[in-house]
Amino acid sequence: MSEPDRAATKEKFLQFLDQKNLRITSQRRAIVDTVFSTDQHFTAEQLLEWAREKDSSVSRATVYRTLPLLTESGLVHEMDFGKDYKIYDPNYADHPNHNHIICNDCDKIVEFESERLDALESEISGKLGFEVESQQLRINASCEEMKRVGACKNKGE
Amino acid sequence: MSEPDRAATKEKFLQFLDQKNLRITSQRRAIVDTVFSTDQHFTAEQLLEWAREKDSSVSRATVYRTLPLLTESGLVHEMDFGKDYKIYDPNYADHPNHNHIICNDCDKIVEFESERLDALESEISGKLGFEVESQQLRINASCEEMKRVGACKNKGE
DNA sequence: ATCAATGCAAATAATTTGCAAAAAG
DNA sequence: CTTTTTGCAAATTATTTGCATTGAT
Repeated sequence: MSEPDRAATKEKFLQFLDQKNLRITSQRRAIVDTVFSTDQHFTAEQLLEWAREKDSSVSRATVYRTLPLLTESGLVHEMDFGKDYKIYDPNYADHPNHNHIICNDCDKIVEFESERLDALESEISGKLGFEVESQQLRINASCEEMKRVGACKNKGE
Repeated sequence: MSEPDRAATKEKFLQFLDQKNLRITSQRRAIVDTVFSTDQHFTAEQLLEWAREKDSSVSRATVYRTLPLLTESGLVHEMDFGKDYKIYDPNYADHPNHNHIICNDCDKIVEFESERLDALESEISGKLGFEVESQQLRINASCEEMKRVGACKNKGE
């Protein structure tokens, strides 16, 4: 997602707040600016840290109260990768069906999209009597580097 | 998974314990008997409750200590459906690549397998430089019944 | 006997919430 | 002014862990 795209997505979220008659406080602005200034995945804790760089008055509670608004708007997705915290992904506005490959060794996450995959999912679901609303595909994999060298550089966060 | 299949899977797990020189205690037996007596998904808390019906001395701690053994053996999978607890699925022994469709309204979970899907995932991953180790596809959907009647019978657990 | 496994209760850690004070509209 | 939002600190809740004891081999 390019920079102007992110700005447009942020705008959509501000409109979403407006439609719900929710106020745009300085803390919310800092959080939203943070979220839509990157296409990196983040945790609640990371978002708190980054938002505080813009506005040190942002509290953990406000971050946790804003995250459900972000996910409800559909512009940010919540993901559970089996860790004890959730990961948030701000890249769904332009790529609503993207999937993730996670390297088992270095935890690097690669995103990809596939129309063939989407079509196949719809076809299978339809045969079972369902209509796809959303989907999440996670592939755990080993990467070439791991196969060659035995481990990824990034290992050990 | 049929009853004899489940019995065979249980046997595999007991062998897994043996290979690791882990002891087969009465509590572990109750837990394992429970897990492989059904193909229902379950939570840690449900497993505790069911296992206690067989052996009331089973403690929550032992359930939580046994679950990692079950997942490590590959015979049970841990799944995160975005709830605040994990769900365990004992149906992977015979169907290691199965996927889930979750009805948005009644939370009913349908499992399915597809070789075409597996092949497509491998193909895409390979092009990106990864080798698939495992995959989890979750499809959130609305079911026919919901579309027709407006809601599923099961709604509200 | 030996060492793994247990139950208990306390600890952990992410997330949620009650409440009085502050700020948006 | 009125109502929402905030920060704080306490509460919640699934899961984990230390430890003395029990039980499998």
